[in-house]
Amino acid sequence: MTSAGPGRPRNQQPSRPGATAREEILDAAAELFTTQGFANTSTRSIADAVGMRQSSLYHHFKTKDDILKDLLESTVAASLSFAKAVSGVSSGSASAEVVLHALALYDGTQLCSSRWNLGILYHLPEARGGQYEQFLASRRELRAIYGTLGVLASAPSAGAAGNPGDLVFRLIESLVNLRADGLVLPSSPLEAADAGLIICGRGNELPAIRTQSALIIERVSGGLEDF
Amino acid sequence: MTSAGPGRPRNQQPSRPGATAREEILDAAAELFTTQGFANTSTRSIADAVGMRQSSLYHHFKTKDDILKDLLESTVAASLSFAKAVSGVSSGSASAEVVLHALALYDGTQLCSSRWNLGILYHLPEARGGQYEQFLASRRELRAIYGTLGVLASAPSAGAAGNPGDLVFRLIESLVNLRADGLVLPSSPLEAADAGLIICGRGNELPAIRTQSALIIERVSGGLEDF
DNA sequence: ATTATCTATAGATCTATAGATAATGC
DNA sequence: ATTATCTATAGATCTATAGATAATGC
Repeated sequence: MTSAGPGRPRNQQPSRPGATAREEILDAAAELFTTQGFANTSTRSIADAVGMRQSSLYHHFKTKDDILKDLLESTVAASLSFAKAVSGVSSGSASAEVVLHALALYDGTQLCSSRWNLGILYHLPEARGGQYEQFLASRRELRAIYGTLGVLASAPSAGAAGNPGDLVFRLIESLVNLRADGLVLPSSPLEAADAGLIICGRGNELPAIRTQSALIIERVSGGLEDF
Repeated sequence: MTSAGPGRPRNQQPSRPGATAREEILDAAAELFTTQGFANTSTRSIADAVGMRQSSLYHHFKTKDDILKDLLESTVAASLSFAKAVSGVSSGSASAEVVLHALALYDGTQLCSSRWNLGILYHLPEARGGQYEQFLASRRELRAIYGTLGVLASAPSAGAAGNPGDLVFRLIESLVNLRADGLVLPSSPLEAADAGLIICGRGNELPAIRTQSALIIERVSGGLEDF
């Protein structure tokens, strides 16, 4: 049962997704933060978007920073869970290049298809403050998994890159910028993942890698829904 | 002669680069915008950093937005000038893959070695407003040049990428994020440019491309100083 | 006369807290 | 009693303008 609960009912139709008031606030804040910026978004405008009074927000969140913290942590959490799950697979049945492709494709798809382009908040100077340490730690952990997979996945012939896994990580994160510029296509995540594997010197194996990668995503993301 | 000019002298040692007060303001604003965010930086804090009163800023800039506008336009202007200059070269002596490498390396080096990491402001939601149209147009123009070169530079064997030039553009812009994370190395721009050429299917020609690319940069960036 | 600074301030915010009120569950 | 909302407000900003003041160049 996720109904409104006790307290005076709000005097406006929601028209905003979220089973609880807390989720409606998060959704409204995500929209406003990504379209107008964090510091530029007042708590009043968030409350207006939800249909409640400015001060009522403080029943659900201690400060405005806490809203951003929640949003940041929720976005990186999904990709990190996936990365940890496939890291396990990596040592087993699938080869590292397939696992790297699966991670890149899953992560990129998340970034492109989430309701709001929250990834754009990753590089806010504000988000570098100490209060976001948990988010930053998760992101570092995700980046490190890309790094490890990149080393394992690189063909001996691969010429250039100092750290191919990090280049793949950045290529996937660049989808956030592509989306901010309004240029994302349905094919963009796959193109980015493929390009990552080409950087690792696996261009000629791509058709086979794509097939196995899709299988891994199906298997692992199905299991993740238990979380 | 770029001395202080008329008016009451300021009561503080500058210790801030810039021949004129206007340049000192731009430098201080660049530091504060990139480390604390645009909306989070008050005109008072900029003035404090320069050593003048808050209201005195308005003698040099009409509004706070105008300061950001100036900074954004100045950063993209250099890379765009280079891109236009090498586009001309492209149809002439050098092949497209060499020109693309040169542009990527020049642009990436700019992003990594500028005094402040201004590229981080490219994706501020605030910077999407109509008042920054000139900056946005320059950036679109730069992106289009990458796109054209990417098509010309792609080896027929190149398997994957829908628009390799755009992937190179994004890989170079990701240096901004790398720098924000404190992870830039001296080799980072070259690694990113090399990876871009690998995506274009030119991995096996890289040693030769690197050599010619360096020559182009030397030639063209020398000529640009006439601007 | 021009330029660059200053002091002072209007007017509009914005965040977070205090305390009242209403609806529900026990 | 608990939960969720409301009204009201303290206190701290922040941007931009008005107008005075000082230094220089003509």
